[in-house]
Amino acid sequence: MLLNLSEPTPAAITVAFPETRNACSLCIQRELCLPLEIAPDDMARIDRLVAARRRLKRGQHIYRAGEPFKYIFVVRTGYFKTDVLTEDGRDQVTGFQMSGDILGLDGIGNEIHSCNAVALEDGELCPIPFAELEHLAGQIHPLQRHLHKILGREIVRDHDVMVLLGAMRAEERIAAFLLNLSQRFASRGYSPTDFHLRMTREEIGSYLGLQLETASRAFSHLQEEGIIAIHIKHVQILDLPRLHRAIGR
Amino acid sequence: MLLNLSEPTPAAITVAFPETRNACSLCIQRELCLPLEIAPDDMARIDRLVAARRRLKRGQHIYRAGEPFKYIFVVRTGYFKTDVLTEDGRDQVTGFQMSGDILGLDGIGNEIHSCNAVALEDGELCPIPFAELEHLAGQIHPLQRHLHKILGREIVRDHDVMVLLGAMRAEERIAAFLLNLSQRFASRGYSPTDFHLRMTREEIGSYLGLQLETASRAFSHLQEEGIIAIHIKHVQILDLPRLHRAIGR
DNA sequence: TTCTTGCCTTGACCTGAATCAAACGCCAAA
DNA sequence: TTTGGCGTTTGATTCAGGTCAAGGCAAGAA
Repeated sequence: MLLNLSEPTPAAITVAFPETRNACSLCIQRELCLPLEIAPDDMARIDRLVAARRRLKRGQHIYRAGEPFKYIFVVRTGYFKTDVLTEDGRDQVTGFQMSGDILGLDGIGNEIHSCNAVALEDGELCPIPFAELEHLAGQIHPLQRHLHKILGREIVRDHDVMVLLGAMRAEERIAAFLLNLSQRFASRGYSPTDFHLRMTREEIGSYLGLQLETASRAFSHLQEEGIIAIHIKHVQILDLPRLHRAIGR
Repeated sequence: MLLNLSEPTPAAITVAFPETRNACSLCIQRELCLPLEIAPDDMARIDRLVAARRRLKRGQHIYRAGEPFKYIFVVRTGYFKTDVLTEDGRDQVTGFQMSGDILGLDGIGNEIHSCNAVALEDGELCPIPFAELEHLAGQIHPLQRHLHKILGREIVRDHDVMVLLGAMRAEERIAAFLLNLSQRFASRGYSPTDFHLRMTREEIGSYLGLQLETASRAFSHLQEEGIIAIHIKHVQILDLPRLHRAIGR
């Protein structure tokens, strides 16, 4: 089973280029973000859409639950999380986002954000005014298709998390989590077997519906089995096939 | 906390009228489904979009995971569920749909369905060819907005389920489930405090990440507390405020 | 009517994860 | 260098929910 806990291929609409002004057409991640069939003229219109990039420091909020929804944000650099805080104080991480991923989709439904989004490390975002994106999508069909796919994949991703939370034991959840990160790093050109976790054990636990101690123990156990090596936030996957098998029990 | 486990207000795009041909403009649920600001001309175009209604018998599949995605379906009558079956035999119900709800959104992301959809009782659906809907949405702006809201709300709904699965104990999950049904019945003009469950304990359990015995015990316990009365599939909510409070522990 | 079948409830017991607690290691500030 | 604090690991214990098992009830078939 290959869980798609988060977009393995970046689903970004666009990201801007640092030196020039915000030019999606020049962006390094362009081919990952936008369908190739977009005509140069249309591309220029998309370029104009993207607002000035926003820099964030570790710990800063991008938006909070309850705030009016205006932008979606493409992650250019850095690492982010989204979480829901319930009235009775429960806190659930709903996702971790890295370069090319999109933040803010939770606001579309009711024009109000339903999550908090926080930077886990310093980073940069490209804000895209959603109303204008919608308008442009009405005129550029491949852009509309693309937007729908982004929303559709988010729904599938959430279903996968539901399976994880509803039907897997602790160690399986951790294995699925690591495999998902592995894929996402791989698709961004980083090592799929050697990477750093940007989130704490508590955040991992919250995302996976586990206590931080349980998450920690699951990591330790996978290490004892020789499947991974983990030291604090540095993870090495030693036996990818066995990590896969750790999910099917 | 009011969990929005599924659309409390029907999010349908359209449903057809039984006697005439498929005419959304005449449908009893029209005002629930489509934004009011749609012009009569546009309305006629939407009417033409909806394919012939499809009748389903209890137990029949609407679509299965892996099948190509072509339609989304508006529930006209009946009761449906969607579930994911993993390679290793795990089965997780991802949602229950009633009149006005939409089936098939799981196919948008990859043009392949990622869930199975099954009728829990006899019912009728209005299939809408998604490619054509997308095309029309490019021309009718309120329709496009509406479509995006449907997708956006589905994402928020899934986040709420994630909170439920990740952070609530068994009895809280059951209470949240009942409250959600209550709201949805209420918004359709049925009693919010007296209704029939259409799904088995096993399906409820699967949706909520519980074993069927645990689900059954939670129902029994809420009954012992005098909060609900339940006999097999017939539920009466006796004390709505206490049922609410049963969630915050 | 009786039989069959599927679904639900309840009890007894077991286990995986939560909880409580202590200690360690790393980093940053003093 | 020391000190303090945060995040992590690990151990001991508890408990919610899973598992196994038995029995009941309702509806449809024979």
